[in-house]
Amino acid sequence: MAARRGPYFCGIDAAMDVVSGKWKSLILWELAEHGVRRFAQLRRGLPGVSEKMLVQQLRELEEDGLVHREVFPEVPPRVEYALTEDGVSLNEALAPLGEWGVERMRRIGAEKVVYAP
Amino acid sequence: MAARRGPYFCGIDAAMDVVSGKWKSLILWELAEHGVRRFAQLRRGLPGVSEKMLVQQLRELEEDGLVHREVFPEVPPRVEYALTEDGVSLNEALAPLGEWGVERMRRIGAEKVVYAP
DNA sequence: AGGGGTGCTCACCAAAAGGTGGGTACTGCA
DNA sequence: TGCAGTACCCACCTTTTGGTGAGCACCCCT
Repeated sequence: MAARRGPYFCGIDAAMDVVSGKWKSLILWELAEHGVRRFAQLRRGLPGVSEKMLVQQLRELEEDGLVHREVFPEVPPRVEYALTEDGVSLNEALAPLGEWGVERMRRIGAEKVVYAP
Repeated sequence: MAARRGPYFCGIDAAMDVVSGKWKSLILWELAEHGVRRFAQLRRGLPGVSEKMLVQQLRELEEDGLVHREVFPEVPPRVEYALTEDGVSLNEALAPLGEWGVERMRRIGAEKVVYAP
């Protein structure tokens, strides 16, 4: 079930609707950083995400037009994900929020998830 | 239960943690528009929110340092809410996202919540 | 046979989020 | 008495979100 598509109070309501979900913003950022990613690559880049959750949130992002999913007729299966134009512009809009969050982490001494990419 | 305070993957993770909640971003915007609001004013400005939800999310916003709550020693009770500096800077960081959302609403033809302020 | 790899699906469940319908205390007014 | 206003609290419940543990199909290698 992707975003509810209204009614919305305002723009922020609509945007939050599209980007809410535990893993969505992180998926968007992973794709922004790497351009094109395959399923397993995304999973390795997001420690702690289950395959089920990854599939689910990728499907929703796709339905909302933020992520492009390309299936190659190969065996074993090969599926690639990348940001759409809309996804790119969303990430740009999220950048100030990300900076605000970095500042907040510094201020409250929050820990950073540690992993070896 | 306010934001989880880490560990976070990145800044956006930390920011989303603080702002997620059905009514939080709308509360932030209501306070940004009006400066200082009393409980009932906030409630009237957010059609559909229950008192319980409003209290809950205000308390969390307060705990996270985004909203300032001032209790006046009066009867009937008088409590005022306003954005903290941090809340103000968060709203500034949310502005590009709000614009992105407005654009999205236009594009998908989403309805806008209609109410008489 | 086993293992590795690819990208998923399904059934079921736990936890979290959101909501409903009571209620409180106090004041003022009809 | 009733109603209105102020700002909440509590118990209980429903809905949504997130997760677990199976499983699938196909290929390759030891």
